[in-house]
Amino acid sequence: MLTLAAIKENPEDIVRRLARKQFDGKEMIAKIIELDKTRRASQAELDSSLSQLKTLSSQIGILIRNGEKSKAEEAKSSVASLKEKCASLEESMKGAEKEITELLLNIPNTPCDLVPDGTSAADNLVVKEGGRIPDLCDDALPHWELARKYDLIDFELGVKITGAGFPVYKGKGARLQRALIDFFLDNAREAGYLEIQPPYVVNAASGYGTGQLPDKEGQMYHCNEDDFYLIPTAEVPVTNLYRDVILQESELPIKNTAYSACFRREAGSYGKDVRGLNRLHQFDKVEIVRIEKPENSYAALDEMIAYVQTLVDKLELPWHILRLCGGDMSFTSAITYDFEVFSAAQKRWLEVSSVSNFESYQANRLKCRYRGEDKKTRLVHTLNGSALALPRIVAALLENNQTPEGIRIPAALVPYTRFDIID
RNA sequence: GGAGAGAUGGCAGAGUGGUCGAUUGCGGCGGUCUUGAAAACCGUUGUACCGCAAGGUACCGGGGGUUCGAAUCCCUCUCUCUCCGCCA
Repeated sequence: MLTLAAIKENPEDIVRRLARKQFDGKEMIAKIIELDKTRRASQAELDSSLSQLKTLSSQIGILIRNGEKSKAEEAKSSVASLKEKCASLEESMKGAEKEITELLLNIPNTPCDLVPDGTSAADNLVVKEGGRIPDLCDDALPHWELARKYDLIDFELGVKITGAGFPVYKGKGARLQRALIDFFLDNAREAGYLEIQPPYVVNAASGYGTGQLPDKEGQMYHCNEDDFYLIPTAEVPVTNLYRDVILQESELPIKNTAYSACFRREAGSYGKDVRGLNRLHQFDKVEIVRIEKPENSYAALDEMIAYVQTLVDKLELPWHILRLCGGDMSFTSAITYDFEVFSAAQKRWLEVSSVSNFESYQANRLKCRYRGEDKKTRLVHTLNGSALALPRIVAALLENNQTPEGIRIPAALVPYTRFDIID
C-alpha cells in the first residue's frame, strides 16, 4: 500500500497519478488525510492521559505499601473517570487507524512517470522487438491440434479428472515441460539468482503482503478448512519470505528465483483466450524476485528485462516488449513490462512474462525494510518477473517450429529435452 | 486423530501482580590494550507511533477479561514442540 508519508507530502500529486491508472482517489485521499489528523490528535491526548494514569497507579501502589488505605481508596476513585476518557480516546484512535488502513489497502499503487497514458491493452507501447516470425504454410496447425497429433497434451483427460484448464501432459509433452523448467532455473542461477522451493499454499497474511488480497480475492483458489490460498504465482511465497524483516544494507540486492505450479481461477475468461494452452487454471512458471535499495530499483528492472530477453532469444521465438499503459497495469505495480511471443499458427501475440517494479508499495504492506548506514530503517523496493511462464511458450514453440517432419526443438533446449524433434 | 508441554528482544534464556521495555549469556557495534589480530576489559545494542524539542505512549504469539496497576491471573484463538497412532 501507499505510505501515509507520501500521501501527506503531496496529496494532489498522488491523486493525479492515480487518475492515470483510471482510479479516482480524490475522496479517499482527502478522507485519509482527515482521518490522520483525528488519529494524531487522539493519540496525543491518549498518551498524556495514559501517562497520568500510570503515575497515579504507581502512587496507589506506594500508598498501599505504606498502609495509607483511605488515601489509596481516594486515589482509586479519581482514576475511574480518567480510564473512561482513555477508553474513548483509544477507540477514536484505533478506529481512525483501521479506517486509514482499510482505505490504503484499496488504493492501487501510483504509476511512475515512464508509464504511458491509456485505458486498455490497445494503448500499451511496444518498446522493443526481436526474433523472426516464421513463414508457416497455410495448413499450419494451432498448438492444440499439434498437441493431439503428437499426443503431447490431453485436455479432455484433464477435464475428466479435474475440469477445464487443467491439462494432462504426456510423453514428450511432459518431458518438454520438465526441460523448460530446468532450462529456466539454470539460466536464472547463472544470472545470479538464488533458487528457492516455496510452498504452493499460503496463509492470508501472505496474500495481503504481496497485494493479492483484498484486490484479487476471487481469483485465488481457497482451502476453506484451513483458510489457505493456492498460490497464483511464486511471487507470493518468495516475496513473503521477507515479510516483517529488517535487512542489512549489505544483504541487498536479494535475487531469488523459484519454480512453482501456479493456480488461478480466471473467473470471467472466455472464448479464444482460453483455447488450448492460452489460459489455464494450473500452469508452471519460473519467477524471479528482487529486493532492492530504492535508488537501484529501476536499474534492476532494466537488468531483469534484459535477462528475460536472453531467454526468448535462446528459444528463438519472435518477441516484443510492451510498456503497459496506466489503465492496463496491475493494482500493485508502479511500472510493468510485458513480454509477448508470437504464436504463428494462431497468428497472435501471447503474454509470457510480466516484469514489474512495485517500488515501496509491496514493501510497505510486507514491512520489509533495510537499515542504512545512518542506522535508520527504510522501505525496500520489490520487483518481480516471470522468467518464464510455460504454457504459452510451449504453444509458440509447437506452432512456430512445426515442419512436415515434426516439431523442431531449439538448439539451446536440446540438452534439456534430450530430443531435438517431436515426431 | 489422541495425550501433554510451550510461545519473552538477532539467538539462547530469566522473570508468576507495582520504578519490567524487561536480569543474564551469546552475537552485533564503538572503544582501551596491541605493530596487526586474538584474548581480556569498558561502553553500547528492539520496533513503531505522537511531539519543533524536552519528552511521552504502545508492543513479552493474536484477541478479550479481572485489577488502581498485567509479561506475570482468567477466557479464547492461532501456532510450535514432545510422545502415541496413521502414513508418502
